[in-house]
Amino acid sequence: MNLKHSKQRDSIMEFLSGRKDHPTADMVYMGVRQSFPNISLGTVYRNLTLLADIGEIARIRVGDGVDHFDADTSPHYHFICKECGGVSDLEMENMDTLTEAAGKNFGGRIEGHVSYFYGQCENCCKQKMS
Amino acid sequence: MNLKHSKQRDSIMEFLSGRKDHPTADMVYMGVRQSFPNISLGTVYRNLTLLADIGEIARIRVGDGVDHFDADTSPHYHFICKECGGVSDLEMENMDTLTEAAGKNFGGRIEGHVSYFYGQCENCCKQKMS
DNA sequence: TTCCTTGCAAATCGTTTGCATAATG
DNA sequence: CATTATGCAAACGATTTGCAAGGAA
Repeated sequence: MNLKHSKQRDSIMEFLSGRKDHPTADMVYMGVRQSFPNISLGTVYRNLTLLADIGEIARIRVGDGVDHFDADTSPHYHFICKECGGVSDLEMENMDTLTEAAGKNFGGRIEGHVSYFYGQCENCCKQKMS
Repeated sequence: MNLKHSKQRDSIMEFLSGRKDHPTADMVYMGVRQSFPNISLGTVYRNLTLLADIGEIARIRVGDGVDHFDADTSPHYHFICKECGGVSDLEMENMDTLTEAAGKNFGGRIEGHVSYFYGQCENCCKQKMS
């Protein structure tokens, strides 16, 4: 896999690094287009996939049917708000014990797990009370 | 939401109840067509969605881009084999402590979590060794 | 007779891909 | 120069939907 430099990829990476809200491909497209009006959706998808494949970014699936992306590749958990659909990080210890527990009564080999949490985010909680 | 009886829905429910492999909509379609040659894919989708909405069945997402369905709605975890794509049940205690742990440093309200495990199933493990 | 449900086909949504051209090393 | 990357548009797979006709209460 031979990589070649590209301004488009750089600006995608830069955009993603400046964000904590786990944007979708389309949001990345919209954002990068500000500074790169001619970039195409295809290029955004191709680069997001490439960057995720080489581990530069993480692809996040939280059950809403759209892939989200995260420049923070350190292991951590995510939360999705059922009201507004926003995705955020969750501060909690790693649950690798889960993987062990799952392997107890299982014949095959368990490599890992995917977990995410859902509910109402702080903002949506407040709005409901008022 | 006023329900009316339908043979198609019955046979979908019946098909799903006789299965432990968490079929996709298309697999349900193929299966039900044996006894119901004229059923349409749209009807299958409509009924699976309806049944999932009223809690008769569960919709399962394990990151492979396709929805799986399960007639067993009791809370339990799932495993997806990265080799063959098969989805199976996992026998392990409920990890509701997870939800609590996640709520510790979080401003909003956490209602629950979705978790699934991945790796190699028993069959694929054996094949690799031979 | 009311209104839910169906079959069919077209539409939608997110994502991928083929191709000719442009940019990189 | 050899290749990788791009823009564009067409293709894709899974799922949803509009509509006229059929079936249940």
